[in-house]
Amino acid sequence: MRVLTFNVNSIRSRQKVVEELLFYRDIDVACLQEIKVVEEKFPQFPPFQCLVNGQKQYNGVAVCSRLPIEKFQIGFEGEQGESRFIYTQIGNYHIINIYAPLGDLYQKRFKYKMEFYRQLEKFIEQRFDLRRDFVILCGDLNIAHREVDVWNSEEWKGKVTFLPEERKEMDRLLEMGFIDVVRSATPKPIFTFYDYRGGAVYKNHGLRLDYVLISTPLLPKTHSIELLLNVRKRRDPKPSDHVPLIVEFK
DNA sequence: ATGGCCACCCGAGGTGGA
Repeated sequence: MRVLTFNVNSIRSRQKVVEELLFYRDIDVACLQEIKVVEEKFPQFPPFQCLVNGQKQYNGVAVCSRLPIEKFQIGFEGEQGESRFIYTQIGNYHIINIYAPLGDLYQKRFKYKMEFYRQLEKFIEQRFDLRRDFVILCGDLNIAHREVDVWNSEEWKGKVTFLPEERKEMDRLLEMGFIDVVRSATPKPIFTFYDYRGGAVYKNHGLRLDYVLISTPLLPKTHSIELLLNVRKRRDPKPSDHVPLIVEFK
């Protein structure tokens, strides 16, 4: 099974790019973030079935699957707020697609970010045994885990996405039993986000904010991981500021 | 020149992203 995760920064601006990825890269399940649109205006990608947790203008996540979706949950239980979470079961695979809040240095949004992670952990703990189940947690976590995950750790010290509390949040997910697929493949700097400003992508001034985390039974099934940097680098059509990731399970 | 933001709201510039 080939799984794509991609922060599209507006699905309507990235419809062509997503179509190319789905069909030319032979994707089975696509986890999309920052779709920035309500469900009614989300484009169709037949024969993919798309589940959409949308909202106007901001945020929003979607899962598009070529394979039958057995179960799903759109948003956390009783959630009224921002659209950042979708869970789907496809075959034996439990796939959680998230767009974590950025948060900021002012208390309110940062607190919301921490609360979002509490809810996420609660959802996982209540439903899955990560030693036995096939669980994939992917998306834009908006956290750079370690120094190697930011292009300049001196410059990023004290900045949001790289604050100690956030980095501990990533530690906590790994302590729960998740494996960071990209990091388990290489100790080298790998970036999935490049700011549009300042020509960041040409200077390799990036951050690793997008992840594919897997439960331990999926590790021997992980066949390949691909970082599609060219999709971020090219100018026509206009790119998202994030890099798509493809992981294949066998 | 090779290059420095982009997409949303709507119909102008303000705002949020990270």
